[in-house]
Amino acid sequence: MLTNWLKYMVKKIKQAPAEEKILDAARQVFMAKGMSGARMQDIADAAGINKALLHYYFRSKEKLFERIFIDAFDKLFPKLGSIIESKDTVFKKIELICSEYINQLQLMPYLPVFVISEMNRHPEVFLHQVWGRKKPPLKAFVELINASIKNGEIKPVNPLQVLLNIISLCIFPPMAKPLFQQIAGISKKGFDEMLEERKKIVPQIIIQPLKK
Amino acid sequence: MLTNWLKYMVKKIKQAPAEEKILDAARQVFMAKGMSGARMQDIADAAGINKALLHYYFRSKEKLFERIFIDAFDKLFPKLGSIIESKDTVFKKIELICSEYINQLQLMPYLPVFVISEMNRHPEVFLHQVWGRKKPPLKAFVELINASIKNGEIKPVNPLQVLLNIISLCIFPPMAKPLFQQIAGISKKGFDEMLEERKKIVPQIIIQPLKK
DNA sequence: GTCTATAACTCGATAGAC
DNA sequence: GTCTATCGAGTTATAGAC
Repeated sequence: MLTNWLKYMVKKIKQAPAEEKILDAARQVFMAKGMSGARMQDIADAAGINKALLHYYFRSKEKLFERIFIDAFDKLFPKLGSIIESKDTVFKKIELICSEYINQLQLMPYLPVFVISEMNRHPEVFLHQVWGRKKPPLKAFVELINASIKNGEIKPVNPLQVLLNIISLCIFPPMAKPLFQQIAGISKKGFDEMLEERKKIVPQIIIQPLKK
Repeated sequence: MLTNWLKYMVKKIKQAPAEEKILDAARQVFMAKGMSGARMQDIADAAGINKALLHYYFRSKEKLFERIFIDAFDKLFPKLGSIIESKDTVFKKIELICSEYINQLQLMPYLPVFVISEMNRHPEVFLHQVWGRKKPPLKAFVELINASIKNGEIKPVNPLQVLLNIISLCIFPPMAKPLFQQIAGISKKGFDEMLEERKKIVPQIIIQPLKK
C-alpha cells in the first residue's frame, strides 16, 4: 500500500513541472496569436517539450485553449473585495479601485483584447464553459454605490454605468497602445507617461460627477 | 476604336459587382474570425462565388486581408471635420463628437476589436501599409482644445488625455458588449438601453472637468 | 512520461476547360 | 470572368517504441 502511495507522489512530482510549463507556454502563444493563429508546435517549442506531449496532457488543442481562456477570463476582474470592505470613504475606494486596476492591466496588456476577441469568435466555448461559473465580484461594487446613494454620500446614478465608465477608462487605453501611438504620433515612452498620469486623472473623472 | 472602348466598359461593368461582393463578404468574414480564423472558402460562400475567383481578383489571402484591414483602420476614425469647423462652442462640439461617434460604432461594433487584435498580430502588415498614410483627423481636435485653453474657455488640460478619454468611453462599451452582459447579468436589450443613455452621459463626463 | 514517425485532414493556391 | 479538379504545404492527432 505504501508503495502505491509512493508511486503516486513520485508521479505527481515529476508531472507537475511539465504541466505548468505547458500552461505558461500556451498562455503566451494563445494570447499573442489567438486560438486559430496559434500552432501546437509553437506551444511545444515555447514549453521546451514535444508536440505529442501536449496531447498527452490536454487531449486536444481545443481543450487546452478552453483551459487558458477560462483562466484569462477570471483574471480580467481583479479581486476588489478588500478594497470595498475597507473603512475608507466611497471616493477613496473608487480611487483605489481605479489605480489598482490600471496597475494590474499594465502587467497584462494583452489580456482584454484576447478575451474579447475570442469571446466573439467562439461563443460556444464561452457559453458552455464560462456561463454559470462564479460571477466576478461586481455585485459588491453595485451594492457599494447603491448604499452610498441611499445614505446621501453621492448623487443618484446608475451603478452599472459607473462600472462601465471605470472599466472603459482603465481597460481600453493599455489595449489600444499601438493604435493610439500611431494616430497620435507619440512614442512608447510618451504613452507610458500618459498611462502613469491616468492613475490620477481617471479617479477624478469618475468621482466628480458623483459629488453633490 | 469604339469597339475597344465598348469592350473595356463591358468588362468594367461586369467586373464591378463581383469585386464588390467579394469585398463585402471578406469584410464580414475577416471581422468575425480574424485573419487566421477566416477561410477563403467561407468568404467565397458568403460572396456566392467560387474560391478560385477570389484568387483571380486578389491573388492571395494576405493581399485581400490587407485591403480589408486598411479600409477598416480608416473607418475607425469618423470624419469630424464639419463638427470641429462649425460655429458651436467647444462644449457643444465635444457633445456632438461623442454622440456621433457612439452612433457610428453601433453600426460597426466589431471594427475596433478587429483592428486592435490584428494590429498586435501582424505588425509587419501594419507598419508597411498603414504607417505613412494620411493620418486620422485628430490634429484638428488637438488644436481645438489648445485654442480653447488659450482663449480661456476651458481649463488647461492635456488634449491627448481628453481624446483618449473620449475614445475609451465611446469605443470600449460596444466592443465589450458580450463581456459586460455576462459579468453584469443583463440582456442585450438592457445593454442597448445603457448605450443609448450613454449618448448623454459621456459628453457630461468629458465636459465637466473642462469647465472652469 | 517522453519521444519519433506517420496517418488523416484542412486549406491556400494553381491549372485548365468553358 | 467563372468554374471544376487537384496539388502540395502545413497541422492536428495518434500509434508505438523506449
